[in-house]
Amino acid sequence: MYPVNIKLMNKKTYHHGNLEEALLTVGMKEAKASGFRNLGVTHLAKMVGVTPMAVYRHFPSGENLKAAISQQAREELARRMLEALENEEDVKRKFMATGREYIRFGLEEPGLFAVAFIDCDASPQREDNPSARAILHDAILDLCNEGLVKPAELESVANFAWSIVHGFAMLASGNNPFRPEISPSVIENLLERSWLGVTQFSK
Amino acid sequence: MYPVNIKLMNKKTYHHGNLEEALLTVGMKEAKASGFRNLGVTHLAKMVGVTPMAVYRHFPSGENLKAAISQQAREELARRMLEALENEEDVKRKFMATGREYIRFGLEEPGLFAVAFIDCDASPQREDNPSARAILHDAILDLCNEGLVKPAELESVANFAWSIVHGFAMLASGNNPFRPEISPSVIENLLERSWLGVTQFSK
DNA sequence: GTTTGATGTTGACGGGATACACATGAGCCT
DNA sequence: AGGCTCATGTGTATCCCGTCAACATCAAAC
Repeated sequence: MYPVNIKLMNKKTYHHGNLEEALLTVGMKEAKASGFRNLGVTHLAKMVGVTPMAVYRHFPSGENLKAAISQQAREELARRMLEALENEEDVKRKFMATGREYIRFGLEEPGLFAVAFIDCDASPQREDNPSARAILHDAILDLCNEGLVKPAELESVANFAWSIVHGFAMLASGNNPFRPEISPSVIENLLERSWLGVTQFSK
Repeated sequence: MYPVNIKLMNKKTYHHGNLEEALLTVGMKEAKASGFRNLGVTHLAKMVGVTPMAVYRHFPSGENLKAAISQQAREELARRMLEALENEEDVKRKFMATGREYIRFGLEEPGLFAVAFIDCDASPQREDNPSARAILHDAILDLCNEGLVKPAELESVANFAWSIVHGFAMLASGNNPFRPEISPSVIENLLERSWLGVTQFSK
C-alpha cells in the first residue's frame, strides 16, 4: 500500500529544520505580493517545498497560520513607525512622523496592510512586539508630558489620532469603492488637521 | 446517463422566478449574521433551494456575487445615514448625525460593515445608490454654503471627516487586535473633535 | 402547436483543508 | 555501540467548494 522507499526528489533532507520560520517568511512575501489571496496552507507548503500536512505540526490550523502572518505584518508596520521616529526630536514632529509612516505603509504596502488587519477566526498567541498601538500611545503620552494634551484626555485623543490615520490608510489602500485622491499635500493636510484636533480641543 | 425524469423534491417549480434578488437577500442575511464567511456560491445556493450552477445564470462568478452583496451592504449603510439625517435641520447636527450613524452601523452591524468594505476581485457594475460617500460629501457641501468651510477645502475636509468615522468604525467593529474602548461619550468626543478639525482649521 | 431562449439540474474535474496512519532521524539512555 | 522515543514530515483519503459542459424545463413568441 505504502511505498517502501520514499523518493526525496529535490529535497536535501527529510526534515526541513526551520519550517515555522520559513512559512512565516514566504507568507510575508506572498502577503506583500497579493494580500490575503495566497495564504492558504497548501500554497504556502508548496512554496516551502513541504507537504501541506507538515504545516499542522507548527500551526493548529490554516486560520492560525494566517493569524500569525497577520501579526508579522502588523509588527512590520510598527517597526517602520519606530524607524520613522528615530530621527525626530520635537514632539509634534514625532507625532506627525508616526501618522505619516502609518499612512505611507498603507499606500506602499497595500498587501501587507490588508493582511495586517484581516478579520481572522484565530487570535494571535502573543502580544504584538513592537506594537503600533503602543507606539502611537507613547507619542500622545509625550504630548501629555509637554502639557499639550490633558492626561484625562489621553485615551480619547489616542482614539482620534488613530482613527484618522487608520481610516485614511484603509480608504486609500487597495481596491476601495470610496478611494480618495492621494497626494503628499492631501496627507500633510490630514496630519495638520489631526494635530489641531489633538492639541486645540479643550482651549 | 442522465435521469429522464427530474425529481422536483421539495420544490414547487423548476424555475425559481426571482433568483437574483433571492440570492442578494439571503446573502445580506448571512453577511449580517457572520460577515464574509458564508457568502460562497454553494452555501447561498443551498439557502435559496437551488443548485450552485443556477447562480451562474445571474452572476458571472462567485466573486461577482460577493461584490454585489458588498454593494447592497454599502447601500444599506447609506440608507441608514439618510434616515438619521431626515430629522435634523442644523448643518452641524446633520454633520454629526451622519458620522454618528456611520459609526453606529459599524458597531451594530459588524457583519454587514465588514462585507461592505471587503476587498473583492470583482467590481460592482453600477454606482452605489444611495452612496455613503455622496451623503457625506453633501453634508460638507452644506457647510460650504453656510460659510463654515472654504470651498477650496471641500475635498480635504471630506477626506478628513470620512477618515475619522471610517477608521473608528473599522477599529471598533469586529475582531481587531487594536480595538478601542467603546462608549457613547467616546463617540461624541470623536465627533466633536472631527467638527473642530473641519470648521476651525483655517482661521 | 412548435420553436426558442432564459433559467435550472446533473455529473465531473480540480483544488483546498484536514484527519489518520506511517516514515525518518537526531538525541538520549543503557 | 545499539536501540528507543518523539518531534517532524509524507501519503492517502475524505469532504467541501467553484466551475465547466451537457442536458432539462417551461413560458412566451411565432
